[in-house]
Amino acid sequence: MRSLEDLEREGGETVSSEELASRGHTTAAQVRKDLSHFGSFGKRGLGYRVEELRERLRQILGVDRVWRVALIGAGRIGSALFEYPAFESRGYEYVAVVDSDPAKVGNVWGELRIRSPDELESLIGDLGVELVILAVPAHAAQEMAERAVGAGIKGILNFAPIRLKVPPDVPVEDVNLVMQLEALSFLITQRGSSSP
Amino acid sequence: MRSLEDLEREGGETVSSEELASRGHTTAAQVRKDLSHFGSFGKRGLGYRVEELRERLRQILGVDRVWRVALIGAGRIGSALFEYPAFESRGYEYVAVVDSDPAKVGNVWGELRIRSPDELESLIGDLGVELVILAVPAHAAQEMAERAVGAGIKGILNFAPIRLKVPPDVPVEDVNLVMQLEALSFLITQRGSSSP
DNA sequence: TTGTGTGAATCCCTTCACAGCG
DNA sequence: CGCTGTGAAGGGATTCACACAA
Repeated sequence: MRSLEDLEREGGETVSSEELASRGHTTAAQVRKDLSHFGSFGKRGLGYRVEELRERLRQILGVDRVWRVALIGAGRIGSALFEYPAFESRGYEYVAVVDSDPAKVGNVWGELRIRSPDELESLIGDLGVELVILAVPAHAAQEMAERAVGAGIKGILNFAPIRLKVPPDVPVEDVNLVMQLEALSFLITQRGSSSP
Repeated sequence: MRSLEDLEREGGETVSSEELASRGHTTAAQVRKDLSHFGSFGKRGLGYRVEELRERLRQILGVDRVWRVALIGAGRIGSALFEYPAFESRGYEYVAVVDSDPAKVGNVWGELRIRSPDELESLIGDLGVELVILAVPAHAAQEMAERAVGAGIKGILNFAPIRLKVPPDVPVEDVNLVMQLEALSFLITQRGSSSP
């Protein structure tokens, strides 16, 4: 099978659903079904043109543009995220960092100065923030979320271990590390004792 | 509705599936169905005894004991995780930290000294490590995972943005931040253009 | 009467299988 | 012939609805 790098080079080449499936730990039927939801741009007998597929996927995933994101919370998790290289390379650009700690406000991260939460709404409005990454303690998360939504953001990546209450038209992705660890514990525990 | 704190105090009290549902963003039927998989310990006309329910859940989730975890990767994400207070309070105990950077090996984090990856297998064996948190770059993740599995760990919480290949009896929970951001972008993008 | 436990109905996602296009 | 696109089948999870226990 060709490597990812090979595919990158072969702009005019094609990939089969079979080949895509083996990359993504899924099945060929699954790949075809998924892609068919967004139109039919494969060639029968050939597969999918790599170049076209890539472009379509970029559109479908919404990564064919730069998303402007505000990081709320400049603690440990916030700083790890800010340095996380994969975000920038995938088209997510931090345009603001906010923290409630007065000792942090004014510090410079990269090209940004950490701002006070007081400024949240104006930052979102002025900078055209679309996505918010919430990396604050649980007790502060709901308020920040509501204010961000009120200011017009379109989605939230939530690291706080609570279920945010936001209008249904604002998607929230929860990154609940404790729940994921507990899911692991559950799977491991269940494995041994399969009879109730 | 009662607050979580109220419930904590009311050891002899009961909760209905209705009440649990509204807390967990789910439905009453769902709660009952889920719980029924593990036996029937609710009282008809009353609900679930809070004390008993808590105990059962602890058993079911496997959090009625301390899990010994090794942190592989002491970079930004690793350090954020190491300090993440929720893990310790939920019964996860770091017993080893490993990093391949010679400048970090020997540094002391909390009560632990950062170890070289060379020692991975012996650490896992000697310390009875059950869970591994993988917070290393993508290119190192597969090797570390295989070695950890070979040394007998039971589950992996994976922060590397790749699909790990491990035996099917070793559960892996992926924390793929890029994918979660892309899921958000996808949802937002789809919202506007619902007709293909 | 209240609220569980659970079959039955429903929904959604995955897999199968194959007609038909290139 | 090879491989897509898609109807049909299958399966797991969610929802409904109600008998019945406390």
